[in-house]
Amino acid sequence: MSQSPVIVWFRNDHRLGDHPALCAAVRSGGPVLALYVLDDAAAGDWAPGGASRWWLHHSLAALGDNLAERGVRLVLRRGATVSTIAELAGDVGAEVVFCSRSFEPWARALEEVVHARLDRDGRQLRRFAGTLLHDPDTLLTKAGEPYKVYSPFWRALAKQGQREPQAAPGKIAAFEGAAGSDDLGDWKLLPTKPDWAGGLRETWQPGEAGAFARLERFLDGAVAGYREERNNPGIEGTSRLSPHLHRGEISPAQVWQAVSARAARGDIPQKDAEVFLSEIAWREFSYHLLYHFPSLPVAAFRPAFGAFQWQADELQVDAWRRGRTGYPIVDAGMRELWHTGWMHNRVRMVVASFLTKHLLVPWQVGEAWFWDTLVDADLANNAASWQWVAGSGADAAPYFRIFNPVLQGVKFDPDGRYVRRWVPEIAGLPDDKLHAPWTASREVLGKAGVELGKDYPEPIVEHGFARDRALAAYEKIKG
DNA sequence: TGAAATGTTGGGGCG
DNA sequence: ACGCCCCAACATTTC
Repeated sequence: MSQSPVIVWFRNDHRLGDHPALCAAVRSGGPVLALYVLDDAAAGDWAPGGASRWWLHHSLAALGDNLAERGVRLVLRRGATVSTIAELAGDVGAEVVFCSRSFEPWARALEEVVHARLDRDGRQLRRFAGTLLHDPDTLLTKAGEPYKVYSPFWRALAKQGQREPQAAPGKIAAFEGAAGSDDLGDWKLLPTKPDWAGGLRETWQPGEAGAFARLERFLDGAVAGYREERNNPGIEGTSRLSPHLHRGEISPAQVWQAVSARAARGDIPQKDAEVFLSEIAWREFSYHLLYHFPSLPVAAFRPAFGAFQWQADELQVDAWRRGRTGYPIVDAGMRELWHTGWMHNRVRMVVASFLTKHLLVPWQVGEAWFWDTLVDADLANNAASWQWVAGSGADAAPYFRIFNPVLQGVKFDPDGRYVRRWVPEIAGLPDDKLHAPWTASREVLGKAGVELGKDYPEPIVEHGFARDRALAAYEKIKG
């Protein structure tokens, strides 16, 4: 007697380990039909951008392979999620659909509609945790309010105790019936002409295996000393797990468990582990904010910023995007982003501060560029972080905290390794001029083979002027 | 998960 | 020996 099949609807949980929805589906006893739906319309403005689509392609390919090893085929469908799921469930006679909860506003809305439709058809949608350590509606202040400040949120989270990750199901009974699937290649998620993904291929291995390779590498290497080294963009001082976490190729519970276990054994310094885990908690905080304040990606969290006098000189924005601002640390970051689909977090703060404060460009412009170019583009992290830097967010950096791009370069890239890698045209400058080429004498510039304004731009805006202008603009909305 | 201006302190050069 | 000044070095405050 065969049970009716169950559908596992994959959505940014591209893994088999620690997947409560998948485990529950397997436990239900019904043969499993794995489904992914590409539904750009449902995501609206937040359909994946270019770099993210490249990642998505390879992530789905890897998930498909992982499932195939268990005898399960991943069915790919493109179109409206609701009708796709409802019709597939009808075609194969599935009574239950399992999924992990998602927390983007559009994804939550979609979940509700799918639930309503299945319910109407006499079927069920069962939703599970897995994307976050804690569902955003479970951690609240004593007053029952959402947290608006990070440190109490972090204290509450750390105190909470984290969920033990679940093992991947040992054996999965696969649905053997007919269910047509698109061909991944036909989705055209990969760039063709021009193929700009060379740097991405060199840098990343999307998929669950790649995610764990990254985690292991981090645990054996950079996590010891993380507290200091994470600020140096010229070395591999961070985990680089962000794109894997975004697509759910590894869960935050798995990361948390692995890091805290090593710290408990004394294999890695307690403080380094704690600082790293607090970064995982920043991700949780971002989702918490997005969940409780769904307009976070489009509107300033602090209402006063509604009146801020932004401007947007298209030429300057273009120089920022292309890494031609004349400030080496800024340009290095923007070029790393373009080439690899990722940017070191220290430098993200510097380039974001430069765009919003030196150029007075609305943070949403930067948010949109990051959305298109980051392989880890994540609505919650991206929105919360841009607002944090711009000063308009919850528990944000004070607006008057304006990074000096020269000092940031000197402080965090002291040997110039990062700038020389990404801005090779000024690599010949000595260390003490590298972060401020315009201060070099004619002789020094000549010896380095640099003609300012030709080989490398003059600064598009003078720091002192820009700082004063930004402070004056802020003064107008204060209070 | 700042920078810059301003204030304070203390060592050393010097008359 | 002493006061005076300079100026790092550090601390505080302001933006």
